[in-house]
Amino acid sequence: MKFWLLKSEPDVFGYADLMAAGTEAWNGVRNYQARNFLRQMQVGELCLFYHSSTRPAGVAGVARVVRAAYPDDLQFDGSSPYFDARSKPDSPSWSMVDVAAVAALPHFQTLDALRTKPELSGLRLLQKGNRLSVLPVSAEEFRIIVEAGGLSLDRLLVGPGEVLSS
DNA sequence: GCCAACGTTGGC
DNA sequence: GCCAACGTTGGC
Repeated sequence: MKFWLLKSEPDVFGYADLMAAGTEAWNGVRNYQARNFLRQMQVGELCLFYHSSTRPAGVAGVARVVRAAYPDDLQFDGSSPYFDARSKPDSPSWSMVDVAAVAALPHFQTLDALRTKPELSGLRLLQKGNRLSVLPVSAEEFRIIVEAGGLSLDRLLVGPGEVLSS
């Protein structure tokens, strides 16, 4: 079981939008390292949903992977900003996963708050120059963040596929 | 709006 | 393969 962090700009698609949608295709990732992480994701794994390019930036909620990596259809859509003319249908360059809302953090975890915790000093999100939109998070880091946010990791881990309310 | 960090592109 | 130019990300 691995844990992840997904970045999104809330002005474009925030955690509230994921809750409203229920499930969403996580498409448009156009960075090879991030793509490789997407391809490692397995159904049932949990993700922190991080709001970037906003004030304050921080973790807003938890999502679950509900479909493993499959070809991102936008790469073949000439009208999409994510179109990639070099990608071939028989060997797609880019992948997406489907994620579902699990629970909003009762207490939004700001970037500043994350930075003050010594146990999170290894968190990739906090490393200098980090720009990846999909990142791995250790189990312990994940636990610290969701519990600081007011959720129980043990409760999140029971009943995969089930949407919990806080 | 600024700017540091970093990925990608393309000429050579 | 090198590397300068350029575009993007994202915090502030």
